[in-house]
Amino acid sequence: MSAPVKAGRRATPAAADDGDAFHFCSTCAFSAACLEQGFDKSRLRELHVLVEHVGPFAEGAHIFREGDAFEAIAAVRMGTVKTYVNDAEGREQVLGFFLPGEIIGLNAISQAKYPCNAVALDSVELCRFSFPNIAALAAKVPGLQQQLFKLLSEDIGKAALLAGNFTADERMAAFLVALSRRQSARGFSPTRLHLAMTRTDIANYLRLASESVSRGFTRLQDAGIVRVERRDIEITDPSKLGEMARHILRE
Amino acid sequence: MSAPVKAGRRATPAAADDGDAFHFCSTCAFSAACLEQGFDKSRLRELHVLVEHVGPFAEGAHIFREGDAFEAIAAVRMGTVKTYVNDAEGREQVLGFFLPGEIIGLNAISQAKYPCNAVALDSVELCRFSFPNIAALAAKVPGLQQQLFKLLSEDIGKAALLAGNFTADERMAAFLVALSRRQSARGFSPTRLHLAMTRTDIANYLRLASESVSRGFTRLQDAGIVRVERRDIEITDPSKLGEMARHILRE
DNA sequence: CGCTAGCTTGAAACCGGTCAACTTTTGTGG
DNA sequence: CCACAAAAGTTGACCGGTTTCAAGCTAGCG
Repeated sequence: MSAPVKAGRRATPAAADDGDAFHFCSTCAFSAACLEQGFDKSRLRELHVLVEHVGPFAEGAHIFREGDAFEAIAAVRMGTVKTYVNDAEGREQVLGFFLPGEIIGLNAISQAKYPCNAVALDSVELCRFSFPNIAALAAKVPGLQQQLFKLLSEDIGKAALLAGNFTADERMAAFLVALSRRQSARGFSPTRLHLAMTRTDIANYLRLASESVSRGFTRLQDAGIVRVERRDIEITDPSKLGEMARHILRE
Repeated sequence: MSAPVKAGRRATPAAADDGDAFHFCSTCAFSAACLEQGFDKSRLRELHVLVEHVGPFAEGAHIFREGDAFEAIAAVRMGTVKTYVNDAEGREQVLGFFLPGEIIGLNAISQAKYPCNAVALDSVELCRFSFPNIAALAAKVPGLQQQLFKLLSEDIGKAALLAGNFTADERMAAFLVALSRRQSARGFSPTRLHLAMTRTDIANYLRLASESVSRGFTRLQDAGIVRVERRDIEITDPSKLGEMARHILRE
């Protein structure tokens, strides 16, 4: 209800852990990016003190709500986060799903408050970065500034992805392919997915009726492209699925 | 063909114009923002040397093309720019229209090349900002960094706007309202619009068939909400138009 | 055991796309 | 200046995919 991204705040054990800067939260996109940039340990430590591990948030718990004052972005460390807004009729528009390693809150910068709600779909833990602090650090560390620009710029392109005029099947395929890639980038199987979200969530994300999502899964299964068992999906014909998604993913 | 955003390059007369930093390209979003931030003249001059006025581009001329190396963002000074991609079937997906004061190229940062084409819809002049240079300056000038973050973050939200599941009439209304606001923010009439783009462009932007755009205009006119005469639109009932657009614009 | 939320399936209505014909405007060259 | 051609825009008829409404199914949980 009050300040967002606050549940279960606990300090990172960074300061105590001087000998090994690589303890630094391994799932955070920043840390990986910064290591690639060849940061030295003192720089990493500087970044590390901005980080706060928060959570766990229980399934259904809100991480922030529309209108909350923006103070921090956060990387998902565990679980899945859904961001959404409610339109005038009370219908939910899902803006995105965020898996471990992905960043929530980037769209809040321009207005200094969150333009959407964020809710945990399962048990969620976050890495919280104070935005004023990270922006100040970015001014000193060009690589970090570049990384932030890059993250923001990526999201512009992503949002345009679903804006097109696509069929229900194409949308479903693109959704599954994107999920598969993100999971495999994190070291998980690219063919076996577990969906943290309901059919209705998927429908609200893809701008379809939940019945259409249901039928879509059935059609994909009948075509021998996936095997669906409730929220567990096995992609049995990745190339055909990719072919269906090609229009949306632009390849 | 070769390097993008290059036509008719001519140096700004900045250096010669020491006495008056406020000659600084008045339509650029940056300059306005920086003035608000209370920049002193030396700072403004520092920003100014990054700026290159380019153009004019003739109607139909490309400013950059998909895949071109990204080196600069640009503010529109005059005219209207359309950005688009071609999908697998060769259909055009319009990503946005950019009026004077608006910035093109922000979505290119993440990949270091332009992910879309940009074409002049009429006679277009630009303010070109070398991105490496402006990023370097942003590190020294916190207000500028903040401004860049803000611009990027805004675009994330905008892109999500049209992603929803809306009717043709709602899309048309939202398109006109957005255009009206952007024009009036620049000091032009909020009720009389001149469209630089064809019906087909609008259709490709709103993800409709051009016939649907045509019918949409007819319906809006029959309802007494607008008066349409080719590309000149008069909004005769702004409140009703706003009501129709409300779902999309979230108010 | 029975409740509830999530999910699936069927039938009908509807919105927008496609195809086609036509009108209007713009631009070009004789 | 006119004639012609090409592009842009409008309108009508039909078709198809999605939504909507409705009914039933399934799994999980008190």
